[in-house]
Amino acid sequence: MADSNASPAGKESRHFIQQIIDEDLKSGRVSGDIITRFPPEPNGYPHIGHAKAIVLNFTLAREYGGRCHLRFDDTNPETEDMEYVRAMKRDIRWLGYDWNEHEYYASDYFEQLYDLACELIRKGLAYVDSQSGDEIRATRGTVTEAGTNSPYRNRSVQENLDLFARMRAGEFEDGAHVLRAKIDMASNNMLMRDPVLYRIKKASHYRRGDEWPIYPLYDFAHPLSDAIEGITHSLCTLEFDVHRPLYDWLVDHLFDAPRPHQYESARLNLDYTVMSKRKLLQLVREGLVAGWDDPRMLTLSGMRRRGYTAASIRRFCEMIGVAKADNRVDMAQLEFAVRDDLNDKARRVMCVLDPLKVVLTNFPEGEVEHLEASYWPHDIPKEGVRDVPLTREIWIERDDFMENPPKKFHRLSPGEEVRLRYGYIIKCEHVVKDAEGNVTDLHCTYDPDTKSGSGSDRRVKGTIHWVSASEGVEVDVNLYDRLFKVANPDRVEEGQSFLDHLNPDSLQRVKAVIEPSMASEAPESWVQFERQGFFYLDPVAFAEGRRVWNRTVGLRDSWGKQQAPEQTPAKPRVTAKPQETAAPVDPMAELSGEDRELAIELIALHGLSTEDAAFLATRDDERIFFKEAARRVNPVAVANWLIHELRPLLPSDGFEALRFSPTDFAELVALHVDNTLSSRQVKDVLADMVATGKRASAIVEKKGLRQISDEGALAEVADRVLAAHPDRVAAYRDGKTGLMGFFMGQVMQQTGGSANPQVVRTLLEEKLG
RNA sequence: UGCCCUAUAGCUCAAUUGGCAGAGCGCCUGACUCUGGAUCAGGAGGUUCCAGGUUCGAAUCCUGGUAGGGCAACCA
Repeated sequence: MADSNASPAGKESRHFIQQIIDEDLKSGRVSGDIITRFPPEPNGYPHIGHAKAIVLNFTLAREYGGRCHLRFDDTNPETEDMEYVRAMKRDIRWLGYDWNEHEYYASDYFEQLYDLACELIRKGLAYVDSQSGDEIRATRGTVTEAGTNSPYRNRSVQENLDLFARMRAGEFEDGAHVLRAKIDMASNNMLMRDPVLYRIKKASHYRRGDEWPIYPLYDFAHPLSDAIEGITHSLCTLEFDVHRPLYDWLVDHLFDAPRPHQYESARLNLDYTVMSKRKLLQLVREGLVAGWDDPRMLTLSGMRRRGYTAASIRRFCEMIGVAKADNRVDMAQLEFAVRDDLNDKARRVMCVLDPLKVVLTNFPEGEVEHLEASYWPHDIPKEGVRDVPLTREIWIERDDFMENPPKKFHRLSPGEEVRLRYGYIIKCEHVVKDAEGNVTDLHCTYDPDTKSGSGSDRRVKGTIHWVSASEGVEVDVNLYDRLFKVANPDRVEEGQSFLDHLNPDSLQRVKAVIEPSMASEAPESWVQFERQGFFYLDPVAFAEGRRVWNRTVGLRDSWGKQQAPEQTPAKPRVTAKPQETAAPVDPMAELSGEDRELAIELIALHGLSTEDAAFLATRDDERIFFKEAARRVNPVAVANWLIHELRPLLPSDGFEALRFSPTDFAELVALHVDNTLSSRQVKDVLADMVATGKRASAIVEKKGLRQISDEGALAEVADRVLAAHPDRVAAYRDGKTGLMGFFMGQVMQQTGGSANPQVVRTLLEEKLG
């Protein structure tokens, strides 16, 4: 099993969270164990989206030898229930993960959280607001307008403490007061406009009962629970990114370092399904599916019941990766994961889903021939056989016969031959039809010399599955299709709901005939119906005394695809970009009158490009720095190095915090202008200067930096590089000119970035040309 | 309308931090086959969102745009 994320060099590529952790470990920001957590709210059944988070958190902890906590984020008494806690724990275990003794509940932290809230009040960072919910909402402002301060914002610490204690004592009714953080009602971030930390809610909590009349909100409970548990990396989904400043604010004010940090990644979306708990709940409540564990649901219980393996779900989650871009994963990816896993786990048996009767006219009536059939195909090294009875009358798949077959149809048709899997070659002699012309029976002859495994070398194009009519057993089979008709059911027209996209044919119940060896099969093992797909005996139905086979996933079917390409419409290819190619914008045109004059002056005085001039005209700090430095060295070079190289390296407080002067900067630029240093070297020195504040000359002297422009010396290096990579040289001469970058890179690397690139390029072009 | 996040092959993601744009899935060929499965070999598929700029060299740095997503619960 190849690593799906292996880079060509064979090095495993690491997603951005792994890179952050690597960096944290390297820098010493985190010194002990890496501790992650999976923090579900127990208000619904876990689904494939949870699986992504579970796999992420647990594998990260395992990879770094740390641990992952299971914490129930149960701060809302109205929606939560023990049933969901049980489902969550069961499904995480089923997925193959163990939190050991680290099972926590935010509701166990209520006392600590209460104390922390009091501490916040004592620090003057929180207050009791007695406005109504409506008032609070109305004074929060909008995304474009600032909010206004609550009239209760400046209550004394004493008064706040007193009121909060009485809230906790249950003296007030729901909604009478809330506890709010005192941050900034004018913040661009709505979350920072004095967020509500605690509310009064006289509801019974599924674990704490009526003990607490007040409940902390997510924004308060979550970061502090992380801090209490010593979580190092708190991973959540993208929509929480705006919560991060609040997360940091709370943790910073209430805990000492080391403290947890929050990182956000994209949640999973899958084609042809919905993922939100609200929508899944609606499907269940309205009876549109048979329950949380309906096999069409992508809840873990539904998938398990359908026959998905835990390994395949883990594999899927690892395949899709972790990133910050919104996504919608192709269902084919999930199907691949389960097929790939089941391929060597599922015994092969025969089952006819849509039977058509075949009479073997030269097979003795009443006789049963016992054929020995392996449970495993030739390429899977597993043992095991069963008995498959052959009789005069058998069932074959209706699809496996065509009266007027198209080209390349490798199955049965009048006068043609096909092999019965594990049995004999048969030939279709006669087609029996009813009054309407429908095919009812096929009369065939079999060739007794062609028994499977007998060494007969007769070959036919096709092999089909079949079941004895008298020995086979009738069974119920459920064939599942995608629950929704469209790839993105969340996207709906005005006045519609996602329910309008439901696929009415997502469940097809079939009466099938299965070989007798499967008659008393118990659930919990996976089976492939040959040429059909992977099936799983429904454990729920089984418990009720019924035997129903669920189709987990069909086999890849290149024939069906060829015949009916319309079935799965190819995704519309994105044709020409709708965006028209914009005309180059004149940077001067955007400027105000005053700025324009400044820009014109910069051009006249220093010969800057309009682009650089316009840029500097609108930024005072940069312009002042530039003017100072430009007195000493070529202004165009100063502008380039300042705008493109220095600025990205600037400390967050800007020039203010810079540890060297414009004169120092000019000195550095001069070293490039006079060819003393290569641009690569200048960049290195600049980074050093920003970090240490040392002067360029001192750094250059200490490191002994000097650009190499000597052709003889460089030619030697170039020759060495070319000699070391004859294959690439040949490829280059073959037209793969992109390799120039590779050769350049090699030379630059070997010279430690000191080579004069123009000289090197000319040299290489000569030698390769 | 403000702030934040994002944009690389049809889909999901990489790209050693400025040096050959790759992988898995999907698709197409072929080989093999008593599963039209699996396996093996090969192939097609790219305006790295757009336009400028910096650089010997830009997916990566700078400027300006465009598109998608998120944020105004006393939910999480």
